[in-house]
Amino acid sequence: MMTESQLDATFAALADPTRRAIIARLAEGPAPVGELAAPFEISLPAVSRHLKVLEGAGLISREKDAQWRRCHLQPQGLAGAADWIESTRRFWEERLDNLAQFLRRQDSNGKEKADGRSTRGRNGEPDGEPQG
Amino acid sequence: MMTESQLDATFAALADPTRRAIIARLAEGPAPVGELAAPFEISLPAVSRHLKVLEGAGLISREKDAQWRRCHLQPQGLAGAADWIESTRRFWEERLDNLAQFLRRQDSNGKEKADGRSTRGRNGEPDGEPQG
DNA sequence: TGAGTATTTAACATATCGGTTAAATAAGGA
DNA sequence: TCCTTATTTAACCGATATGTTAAATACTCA
Repeated sequence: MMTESQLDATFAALADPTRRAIIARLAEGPAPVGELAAPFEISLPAVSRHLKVLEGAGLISREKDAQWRRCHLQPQGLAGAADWIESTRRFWEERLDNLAQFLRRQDSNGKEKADGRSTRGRNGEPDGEPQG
Repeated sequence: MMTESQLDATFAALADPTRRAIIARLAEGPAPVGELAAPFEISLPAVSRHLKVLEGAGLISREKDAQWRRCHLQPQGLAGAADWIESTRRFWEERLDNLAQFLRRQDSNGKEKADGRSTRGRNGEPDGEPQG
């Protein structure tokens, strides 16, 4: 299970284009730091720090090989972020289904009663809480 | 298609736990700012700015209703981030397939050709690749 | 018009981020 | 050993992010 702060770290790591490019490269296969740095114009220390961020987020791992550090993609790290997004979307889609049911009932019934759950303020829209 | 800077904005928006909580709340249905702010201990202006970030990332929209601004989840925004992650993972899984082929070839040592594309689950463990 | 509610903007402090260059560390090989 | 290559750490800098409080704005209602 992913903790909140792991999600923080993962999404923050993915928020940088250089880091996403590094991940995309590593999806093709492992590579040492120098090779990962080559496509970018930034300095090697900058890349090194990006890698540290990615490693901290569990998105990559590093393996020692003589004086090289070979970097590997760690796809379970990506999975946590994907899962969060997907579960949120699933939740929302259920709501869409509920809304569809609500609208169908609205259509045939013409009358509707709200349940007791919060939602103060104006609720002029069926978009609010159509729990079926 | 999502631009790089849209991805930047989306992942950065998702990197904050308060903003993720707001999104999770909005997955249940739209809500005005005050209601979104209630669960948090931070000030209303702080929440207002979080909402601005989410809106800038295309993750929510805001609709005017009298003096309230009702916030809605904008799930297409999430889709872009999910797609990026998924496509990276797909790429990686193809690589895993290649690895499987490689290992099979290695195993039978040129006796027979490997075929078939075994699609591994997202937690596929074998983290070794053809090292050169 | 004026009071009251909801929300945003302004101004500010502080922490983190991403970049730099210079120096340190680690390993291989003459 | 000394030299070379690969990479990280240290020290620093400017930009950005997140929070605060106080003031401004937007709208409703009496």
